[in-house]
Amino acid sequence: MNNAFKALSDPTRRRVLELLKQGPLSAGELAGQFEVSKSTMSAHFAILREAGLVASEKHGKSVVYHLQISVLEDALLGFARLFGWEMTAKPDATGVPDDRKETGI
Amino acid sequence: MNNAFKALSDPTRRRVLELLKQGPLSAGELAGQFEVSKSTMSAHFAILREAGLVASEKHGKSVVYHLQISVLEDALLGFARLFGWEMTAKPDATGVPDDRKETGI
DNA sequence: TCGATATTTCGCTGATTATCAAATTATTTG
DNA sequence: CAAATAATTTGATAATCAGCGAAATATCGA
Repeated sequence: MNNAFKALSDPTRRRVLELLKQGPLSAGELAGQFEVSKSTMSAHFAILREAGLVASEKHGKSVVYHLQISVLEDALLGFARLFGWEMTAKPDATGVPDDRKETGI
Repeated sequence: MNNAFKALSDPTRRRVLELLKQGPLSAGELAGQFEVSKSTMSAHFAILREAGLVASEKHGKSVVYHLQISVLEDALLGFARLFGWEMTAKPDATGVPDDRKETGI
């Protein structure tokens, strides 16, 4: 959980997670959304990966990242519970179009 | 919100918030719970204060800190909502004994 | 007013962080 | 195979961070 909170402390990384909530994206597609260099973004991806907040798969030339929503949920939920909050998932707020629901691709 | 997440990235500071959820404590009482020096703790308090997560009042010789629960809630809730989670306060999970409920002292 | 107590500020250090450009690795395609 | 593309690794730098002890500030009680 500590690594998760460390990873969440950077606004760039939080925005990466936010982009990934709508579905998987390649390193290049993600990096294209930010002003910083690709190597900097690669370092951010590594931190998110080590925290378990994202996972990656190599597809041909590109590396596709996707959100590990349960890890994010556990970190946030675990902490929120200490303060008497209950966190519940809204039925559908993933932003993933219906026709991609099952595959997750 | 960025400052709040920065402040939450340190485990010592998260534990401070956790201690304060049960009620206000002085700088000394808080520092006594940790292995680090009082000056280090004072720096942590300053970061939490600047993030708005705690507030302090001087009472005689001592400085009493208390949790600004709504600021913590807003930071966590604001972020959680981006991911389709609903955060609700449980009716009573403050840990504050009933006989102190009204005064908040 | 003097000494004790509580806390913060100051000056410093070593570790970590975010950043970049350049080099490297892996993969696809001509 | 060679060139092009995608991403990571490396090496370097400037900034921030957590930590300490010592000095400073403020308040209380004798």
